Amino acid sequence: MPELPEVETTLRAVRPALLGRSFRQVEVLRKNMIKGTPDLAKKIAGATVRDASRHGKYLFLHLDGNRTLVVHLKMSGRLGLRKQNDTPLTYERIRLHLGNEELLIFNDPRTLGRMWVVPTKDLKNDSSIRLLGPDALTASETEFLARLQKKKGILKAVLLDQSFVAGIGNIYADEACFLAGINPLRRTATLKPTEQKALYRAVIRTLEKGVKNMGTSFSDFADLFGKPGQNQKSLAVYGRAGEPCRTCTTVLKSEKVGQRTTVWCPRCQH
DNA sequence: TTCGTCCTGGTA
DNA sequence: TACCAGGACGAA
Repeated sequence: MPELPEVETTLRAVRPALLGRSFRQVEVLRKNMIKGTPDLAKKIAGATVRDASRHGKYLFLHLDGNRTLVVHLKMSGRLGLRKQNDTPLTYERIRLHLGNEELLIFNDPRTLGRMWVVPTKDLKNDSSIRLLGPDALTASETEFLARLQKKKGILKAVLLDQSFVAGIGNIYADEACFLAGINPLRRTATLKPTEQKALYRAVIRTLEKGVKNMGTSFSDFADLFGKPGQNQKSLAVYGRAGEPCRTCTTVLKSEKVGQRTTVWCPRCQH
């Protein structure tokens, strides 16, 4: 589920809640959610959270001892801050005890999410991190355009390519294309300079709106305290195939691009 | 570049 | 019962 705005929403709650807190005990209920070394629990037991940050859809908890805990929520993961006596969430996979009867929970029905620890100095060389383009929310227009001009292929696929810019997923890609008035099936090479700039502005505005609305929630996503986001109420095209365009009432079209469903308005988007 | 795969659950 | 789902990776 989570794309950049959902991860940013999580980060903004995680940072104040976890700064200075230590992992007293770590319970890994699903081993397949730990990438690399299986002894994550041993590696971070007792570690204190010194800072938290984000790049694209990756969340980082920087720990003392030059360790960084990397978290990727993938399709259905979310973090929760819970009390020992709270009713457990339905799909708790990793439980990090913080002391004071509090827990950081990695909840994930589909168990596609991943958590792993790397030496902080090696973070940029991590096999997942090193290929990422600049963060989509903070990329400058110059940088965005330069990278776009180097990319060939179908626009939708390029937007989803994390090595282009990091953080855009299926929802926000479709929403950004609608806002820019560009058909997501276009080849990037055919975009005029004015369209390229419109696309950049649309990406930024779409992501900013997602962050402002605390993310898009269908079934799984919620913030650290279980509160769902609000952005799903204002989606223009995602999930609305066959429904009328909110701007011109034309029926929205849908097609698979890559393996992802893509929705657009054939009249508003050229 | 395209595909299957990793998983489970919700819905038609 | 079949199909779909916010993501990413490795193989062909």
